[in-house]
Amino acid sequence: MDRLQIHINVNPEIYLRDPNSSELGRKIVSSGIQLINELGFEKFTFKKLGEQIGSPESTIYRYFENKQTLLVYLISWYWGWIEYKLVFSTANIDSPTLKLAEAIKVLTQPITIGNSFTHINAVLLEQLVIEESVKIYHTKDVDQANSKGYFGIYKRVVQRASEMVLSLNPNFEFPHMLISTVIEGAHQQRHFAKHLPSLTDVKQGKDNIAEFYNQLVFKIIA
Amino acid sequence: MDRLQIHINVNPEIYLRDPNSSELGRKIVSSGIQLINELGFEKFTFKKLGEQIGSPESTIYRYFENKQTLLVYLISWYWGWIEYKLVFSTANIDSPTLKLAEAIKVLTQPITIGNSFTHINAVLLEQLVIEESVKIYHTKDVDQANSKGYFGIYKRVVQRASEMVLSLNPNFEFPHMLISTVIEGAHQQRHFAKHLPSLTDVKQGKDNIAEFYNQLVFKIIA
DNA sequence: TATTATAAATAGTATTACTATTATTTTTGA
DNA sequence: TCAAAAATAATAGTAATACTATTTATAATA
Repeated sequence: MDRLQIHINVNPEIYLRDPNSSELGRKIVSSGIQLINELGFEKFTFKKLGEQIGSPESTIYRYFENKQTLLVYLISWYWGWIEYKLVFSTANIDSPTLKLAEAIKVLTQPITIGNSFTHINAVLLEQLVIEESVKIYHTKDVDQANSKGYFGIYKRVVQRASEMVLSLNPNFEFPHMLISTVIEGAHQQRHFAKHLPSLTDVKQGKDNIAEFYNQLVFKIIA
Repeated sequence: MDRLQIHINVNPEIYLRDPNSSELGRKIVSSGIQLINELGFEKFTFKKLGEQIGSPESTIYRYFENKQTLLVYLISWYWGWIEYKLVFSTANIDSPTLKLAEAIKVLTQPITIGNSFTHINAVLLEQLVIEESVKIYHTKDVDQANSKGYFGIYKRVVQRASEMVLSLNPNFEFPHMLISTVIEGAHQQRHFAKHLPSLTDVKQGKDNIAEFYNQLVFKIIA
């Protein structure tokens, strides 16, 4: 998988100019990931990003309308990447149980290798998603963003995993709630483990988070 | 409960001057809740709040260091109020099962009556918590905020409910993860139900959210 | 009643989140 | 290959934000 030349399709509504279509665009994205991680989204500005990449901020504005849509782009790319992993790694599994178990793994285990085949560092990007992604949903213009299809890939990931839940237990009433709880929960628990450990039960060495959500899924749909 | 004159103790580190100690302070809080709900936290400013209450912004700065700490104050007050409800409503229940079930209710059912005994509208405040509370955890200065004890009440609520889980099943490995997943999940699902319904399974009329998390808790610790 | 605390009024600053304009360089396609 | 078009750089400018500071007026209290 790691040698494959893949391309993640992000909804073109999100950008003004495809950042993947030029060297500068790719620099905006890769340095953007790094700088948002470093400063946090609030302190991150296009001016600072411009300094980092040696371009004026006005140039960055020709790619993204504002820093919020850059964030939406990055997070959307992340979910595209997860969707790809989800489809790829469950494709050849016949048993619905094993299939779902594999899906839960993809959705809850941390990415440990920065993928070598794009300008995007997936480990850093996942860190960014964990710390910042809530900020794209929790705004006054969620509804507008949603109607433009900004969250399309994410919703598709939830839908795919929900279907795996249903194929195991067609009578289960809350597949989408379950999956979105698991996805968001896993990220949140990683954040808590780092900053508010008393809200978790993370022990060093073991990946309790993936284990917990695995148990949770299989016990509730049993 | 609704006639009782209660006082929620918020950590004094959060404010510069106790907003509960003056008419102006209480106006800052009650109008703050209203205005943050109306504008969203990003667009909310002390200047606008000042205009609303007829005071200059500089005056508000004598109560709170900045708008972030006002938000921390409001959310802390909310968890104080939830803790009070949690303790009060489970105090006389002997059965560990019923006790936990009641706790889950308190943590997942929406507040429907604005409490009549303070200047704080609990329904509006819960709305604010659902939409904005992630923003107090997801900052570069979480750790500093945490070390000042800003999240103390919230952590105590999680701790209390976790103990109820353990009293039902002392061998359960992940009580804190379970409770924080339930608390955060319930709020998140209410947000999704409103803005991204395809991530939930909320049907009109029924409170699927409380029902889902109740099932989840009891099945996983069984 | 004098002192002190609190609030109002006002002004000022650096930074942010943009928009606009012009000049320069790069790409492209005829 | 050269002219036209597109992209980028350089620069400037603006309204709003997130404050800080100062001075004056008002209210509480000892």
